[in-house]
This record gives sequence, C-alpha cells and structure tokens, in this order.
Amino acid sequence: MNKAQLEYPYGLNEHQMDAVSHIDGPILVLAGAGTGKTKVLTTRIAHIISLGAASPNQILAVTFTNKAASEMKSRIRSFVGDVVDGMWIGTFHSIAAKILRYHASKVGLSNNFTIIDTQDQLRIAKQILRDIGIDEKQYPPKLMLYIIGRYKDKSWTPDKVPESEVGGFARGMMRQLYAEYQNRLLSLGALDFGDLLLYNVVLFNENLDVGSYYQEKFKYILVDEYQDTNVIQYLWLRILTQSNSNICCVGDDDQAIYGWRGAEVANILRFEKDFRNAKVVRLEQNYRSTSYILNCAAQLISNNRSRHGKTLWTADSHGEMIKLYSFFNDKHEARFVADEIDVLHRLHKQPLSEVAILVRASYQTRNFEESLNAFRIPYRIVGGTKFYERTEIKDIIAYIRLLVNLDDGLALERAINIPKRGIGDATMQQIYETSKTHSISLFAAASNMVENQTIKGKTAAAILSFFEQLARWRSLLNNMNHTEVIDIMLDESGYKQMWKNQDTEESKERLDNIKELVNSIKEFPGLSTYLEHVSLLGDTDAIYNDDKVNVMTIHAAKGLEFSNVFLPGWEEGLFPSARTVSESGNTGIEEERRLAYVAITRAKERLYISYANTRSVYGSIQSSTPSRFLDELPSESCQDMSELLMKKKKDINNAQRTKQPINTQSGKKVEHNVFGTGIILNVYDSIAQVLFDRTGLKKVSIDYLKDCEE
DNA sequence: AACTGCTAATTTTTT
DNA sequence: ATTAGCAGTT
Repeated sequence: MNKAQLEYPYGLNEHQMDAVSHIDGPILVLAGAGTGKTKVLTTRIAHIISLGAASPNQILAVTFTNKAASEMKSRIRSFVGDVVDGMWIGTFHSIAAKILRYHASKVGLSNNFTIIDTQDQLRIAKQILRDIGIDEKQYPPKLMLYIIGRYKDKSWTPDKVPESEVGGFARGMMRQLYAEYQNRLLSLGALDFGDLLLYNVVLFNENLDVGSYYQEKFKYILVDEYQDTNVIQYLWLRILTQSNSNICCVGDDDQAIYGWRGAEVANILRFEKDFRNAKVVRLEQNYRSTSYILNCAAQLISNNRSRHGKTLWTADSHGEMIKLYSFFNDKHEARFVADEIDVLHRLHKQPLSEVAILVRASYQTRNFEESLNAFRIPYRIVGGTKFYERTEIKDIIAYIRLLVNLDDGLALERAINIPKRGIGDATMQQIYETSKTHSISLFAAASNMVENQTIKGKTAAAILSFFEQLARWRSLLNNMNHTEVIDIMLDESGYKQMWKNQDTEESKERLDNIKELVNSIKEFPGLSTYLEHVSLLGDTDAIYNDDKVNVMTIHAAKGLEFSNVFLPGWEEGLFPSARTVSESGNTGIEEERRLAYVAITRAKERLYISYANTRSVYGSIQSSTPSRFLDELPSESCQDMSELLMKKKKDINNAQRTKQPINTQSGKKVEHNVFGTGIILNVYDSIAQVLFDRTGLKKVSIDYLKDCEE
C-alpha cells in the first residue's frame, strides 16, 4: 500500500483527491490506464451527495456502454445506498432516449417511437435505393448508412449537410437519400441510434424552455471516456452546461479508439479552450500493471504525435517480462495459447476468469474456440453473436413489438411470414406499395386490401387469420400477466413448433434461448419497458463471475483488466489493420497504436504477444510480416520466446521418433505408468484426454501412454 | 410461394 | 469458409 494513499479520505491519492474535491467549475481528468478513473468518478458523486451540494436527480453521469453505466451504479450504491436510483446514470443514448420520450411531440415524434437496429436500417436503406433506382452494387446500402451515421454524429439534419460533404455517393444524391431515409423512419415511428441525440439537440435548440429546464436541473454532470465523444455528444454537453458548468470529464487521449465511428479526439485535446477556467488534473500512478508491462505500453504510445502526453508510473515491481512468440501459422498460434492457458491454470493456479485472449478482428476468435475446445478449457466469447441478434430472439421481439403497436411496420414485415404462412414477397410488395401511396401503416394497408379483395384466396385467409390471432393476444394482455401471454402466443402462432420440428442441436439451442428470453421478460413490469431496455442494449452485459477464459476484441476489452493477457495476430495488415491504414493513413496508424496501447494495458501480471507467419483468410492462405508495433516495444522488457519454443518442439519430436506410435483412436483402452488404465476420449496435438479408471479425466502426452491389451 | 443450387462478396472495431 | 442473394424450378 502506497503511503500517500493513506493521507486522503476514501483511500485516494493526492491527484485523485484533487479531482474529487474540486466540484465547482469545469474539470478535465486525464486518467491514464489503470489509474483509478472509475474510483474518481464514483467517489466524486458520493462526495457531492455527502456535501449536500445536489440532490440525486440533479446529477447526470454519462458513459458509452451499458456495462460501464451499471458498474458505476453499483459502485456508487456501495457509497450512498439506494439513493443512486434517483440519479441520471446511463449511456448517452439511453439518457437521450429518456429525455426524448418526455418531449417527443415537440419534435414531431410520438412518444412510443421504436428504436431500430442495424438490420432494420439496412432493409430501409435497400428499399430506398431500389425505389429511387440506384444500383446497390455500385452504391452499397451499408455505405449510405455509414455516411448518414457520420452526418448525424456531426448533428447535421438533411438540410444542414454542407454542399462540400455531399460527396460522390450516388452522384451527389446523398442529401436527398438522407432526407428520404429520415422520412421513412418518421412514417414508421422509428428512430435509429444517431437520431436519439440528433433529435435531442433539435429539441433543445427549438424549445428553449426545455433546454433551460435541463440546464437548471442538472447541477453536476460527469462524463466517462470523454476522448470517445463525437461532435453531437459534445454539443449536447455544451447545451446542458450553459447555465452552470460543473462538468467533470474523465478520459485518456491515448485510449481514443473510436475515430471510425465519428469520435473526435479533438474534444479532449481542446477541453481547456472549450470550457473557460477549466482545471486539469492528471492521474499518472498506475495501480494495475507491473512495470515491465507499463514500460512496454509507454514506449509504444510515445510513437504517437497528437497527444496530451503523460508519464505513467507504478510502485509495483518488474514482474515477468513480456513474452513474444512467432508461429508458423494461425492454428499453431491458437494451439499454443490454449496449451499455455492450461499451464497457467493448473501449474500457476490462475483462475480462468483472469485470462483473456484479445484479438483485433472478431474472425480471429474462431481458431481459439477450436483450440480451447480441444483442450477442454471453458471459455466465453464476449460480444460475439449477441443474444439479441439471434434470429429466434429477433423474431420474438418482432412479435412483441406487434403486441405493443400493430402499426410497427418493420415488426410486421418480419413476423408476418415466420413461421411460413404463405404470405410471400409478391404480396408484401403490394402491401408495401399501398401503404406508401396512402401513407398508412403496413398493417392498415394489409387489412384494407384483404377487406376490399385486392388480395384474395389463400393469401387473404392467411393474413386474416394472423391478424385475428394478433388481436386476440392483444386482448389477453388486459387481464393476464404479460409473460403468460407471450407463452400463449409462442404456442398458438406455431413459432415454437417450427423449431421443434427441426429437431437439431441448433434448434434445441434456439428453444433454450427462447426460454431464457421469456424468463428475462418476467423482470420487467410491462412489454414496452422491456422493449426500451432491449433496444438500447448494445451487448449482453451479463455479469460474468463464472470461471471461464475471456475471448474478445480489443475494443470490447476497454475498461477491463486481467492477470494474464494474450495478444495474438500482431501482423501487418491485421494489426495495424490494412483497411484503417489505407483509409486514414497516419491518423489511422495512430488510432491502431492506441488500440495496441489499450490492449497491453489490460494486463496486470503476464502478457503474451504473438504473430503467425501465415494465416488463412477467406479460406485461402496468406503470408504476412510481423506488426510494426512489435519493433516499437522496448527490448529490455521483452523476451523473445520463439527460439526456446523451437528447441522444446525439437525435443518432443525426437522423443516421439524413438517411441513406438500407439493407436490413439477415441475409445481405445490405454495404460499410463502413474494413472493406470483408462480410455482415450480425444487427441489433439499429441495430448490425449483420457478417462482413467481410478483417477478420472486427465490430460496426458501420448508419449506416456501405451496400448492396453484386453 | 417455396425450394434448390449456384455465384459473389465478405471480415475491423459498436451505442 | 461462410453466407447472402439470385435465377431457375417445382
């Protein structure tokens, strides 16, 4: 324990105390990795409450992820108890949504607007391009959405997009496409993520009374990860701080990794100019990592030019050197990592939850899933295929959206023919046309067309019976618990049956997911509350306290820490990513370097960095050179393990050559000198999983096994 | 309307 | 290596 820490309340050091106690006026806390920034934020809020400087509902704390928000909440709760429930703590988007629901009508919205996800956005974008007659191949809808997203990040409504920014997409029609996109969303009663803040700013600007209400209301504002804010978030904060500027922004310019989605590092770099009389506090003492790890990170990031600059230090010891490895290919790399984790777990008694594999691109996780499986090491992919992005979950949510609002066109489009009811593309196209020409919802259009026989026969009957079912389920909601209604709906609609009929491993898993979904709905008072929660959830945000290895992208690892960290795939083209380099040049390289900095600083004790000489990408094999970032690591903190590894391999090979190869088929009976007889379950890279008669499941090298005759 | 089999595009990172 | 989208078939 550091002596300086004991001299201040709350167990803070001098600089942390500075950041906590200076509550009046703007303050920027430049908090390096592992310097206790969450502690500062939470203690600061507790401090404000204990001084009586503000009541809980006058405090606004914004974060980027739900995870960070709930972490903050629970830590504040430990200081002040349930008072925390009255505070405005949440992501930029959830707070913006909350405000927007209160004042929706003032910006021409209905307060039961739905928040749509990327898939819905994509469908709308495709429709627009098709209707206007623009070739999807030449102008991809994804790119169109990306451009619109960046417009929104800059707070440009369609009429505000500058001429210079219309660009080459669809021969300069971007502004028109954007306007059309906004119109369609409005007619669907839907908002995308970007709209939440966009309409907030419009709301404040066009209704000064609303703006000033919130300016007065929020006495203290705290912002986490300020380096990742974009222009509109910055504007939003500026508006809210107009009457008093008690704003505390915490961030680290060296950890700015979201430039690609519109974040402006400039926000944090010019804080002192934006907020007059701003105090700046630097937190430079790191409480997380050994000095080898810290030196590594510091040396690497010093290659970046645009930064505030700070010097992290630690009172911790050297620890172990950073281990560098080179492998023949990506499979070898994955196998080594799994093997080493096995050693860390069994020999060094490291809990698996203290081990993380952090990758640059999510497709890299595949190899690790395979190798960890082969070693029977439990793992979790954090933020992989997210729960709420699974087909079955999205289907059911579409059904629920219809229960809440029949006019939800996107939901109807999805649910109407799942399970198959015989309502196909051609019919949907007709319904869609009618709804557009009469400006009515898809539901209304379909109902009318069935009634006046524009649609006839089997199709009409199918639509009618589905709509009648919907009406019935909706009426059940009046006198029945909403989870029971969902259960009934899943049965009567034939949705569950559809998966049961498949009867595969996959369909069973889907049915389990459905169960889990229905369970989670129980915790909400009503369906609309539930939908709000779901639509704002970026990742699963589950609380992970079971003992599993964590596999995730570096982006997903921000804010987390682990005793043992593996950083595979440090190759040119992958990390730094070729795409970033070609799109953003040197700025891109610097962002990639910050990403590397974030990755390294996740490690507390042991850090492994590796690259593979060849890697299979798109099914074909590509060779690559080591990442330039490897050259930027200080050699005195690193140890090149490749040679050692080569030697070890050679020894094993030699040993194997002298021995008689044994039959290693699964199910084969074998004998071991120490463990006795057992049965082989599987073999991976000369390591066999054997179920021994006396001692149970063990992993042993096949070199120590011999055939056992019965 | 639903199914089948072929081709082309895809992989950065996310609220 | 997978998958979405498409044309042609039932």
